[in-house]
Amino acid sequence: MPRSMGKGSVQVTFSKRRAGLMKKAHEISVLCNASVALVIFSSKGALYEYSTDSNMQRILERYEQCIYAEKALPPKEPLSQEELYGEYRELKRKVDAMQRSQSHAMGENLDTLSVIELQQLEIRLETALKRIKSQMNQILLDSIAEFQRKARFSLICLLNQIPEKHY
Amino acid sequence: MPRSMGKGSVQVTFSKRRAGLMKKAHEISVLCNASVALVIFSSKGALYEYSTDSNMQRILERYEQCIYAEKALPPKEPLSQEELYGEYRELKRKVDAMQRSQSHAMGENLDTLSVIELQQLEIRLETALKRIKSQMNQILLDSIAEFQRKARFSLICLLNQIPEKHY
DNA sequence: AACTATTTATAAGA
DNA sequence: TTCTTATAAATAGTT
Repeated sequence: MPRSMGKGSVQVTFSKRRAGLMKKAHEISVLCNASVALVIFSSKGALYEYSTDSNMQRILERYEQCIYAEKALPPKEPLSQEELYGEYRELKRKVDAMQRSQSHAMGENLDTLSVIELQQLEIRLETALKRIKSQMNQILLDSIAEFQRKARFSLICLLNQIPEKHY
Repeated sequence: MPRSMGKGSVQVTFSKRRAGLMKKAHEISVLCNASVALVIFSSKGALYEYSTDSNMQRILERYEQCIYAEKALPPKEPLSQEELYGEYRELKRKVDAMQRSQSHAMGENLDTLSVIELQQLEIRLETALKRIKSQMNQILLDSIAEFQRKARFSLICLLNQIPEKHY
């Protein structure tokens, strides 16, 4: 980091560092077989981007899927027309991302996924299946217990010659 | 760039370069007042991220808007506040429904589901798992075939005393 | 754009 | 994993 910055040279510094950053992003991609997505907006709003194998959309989708697997949508109360419109566009993006994620979770469109992603999906689905089976088992046990309770009550009613009341 | 790479050290290199990349991303943010979004997946699929002011979603949305500036939105007539709000609520409902569905498919919040629903979910997930395993198997078979093709080619080159060309 | 004096990043080894 | 260090790379200031 420079101690200060040459007067009108922020622009130059930005260009140099942007090039350096993209180079490093590319290097880690190649060297470590990583997937990188890099988006840079200059202070003037110009857009620059780098993505491994030029797969920006693909990597961002993967990112969204990871994020939405953990976090829920933050609850917000939009106010102005501007904010509302922004929220609207953002929601639209989320729906698209979730639809893709969902279709993967249903075993569709798998040919866009890498082996690593397939393995992770497999683990997630197996975990989910275990939970589902455990939940079904629990419900079964509960209903057996409930049945036994009712049966015991019915028997007592019979023995006592009291008309049975269902509840 | 290193001339070669220490054998088991790709992991170490990845950690170091990831840290370096994020540091540089932060530096250009601060030094040049830029907005940066950086997403990194390791070769094993672990997610790492940096974004200026922790505004990942905001920056990605801005990116999408730049990319699809012409495509997506302009063909729309300016919606009235009423219409926009209607659209917004509808999308929100959709997102909520999808999130519930998603979390069920992940084996979460199962206690709100009936036995029938659980059984249906189980069948869906098992179908998805079968597809995933089939897809992974296909990828494996493809890579074996590719390997055999290369091996055959190398052998022919050797036998013919022709220097091998990689392609 | 190009140069270069410094600073910074990092590969290899401990 | 963390630290050390020799070397390579990035870059701020300048031309």
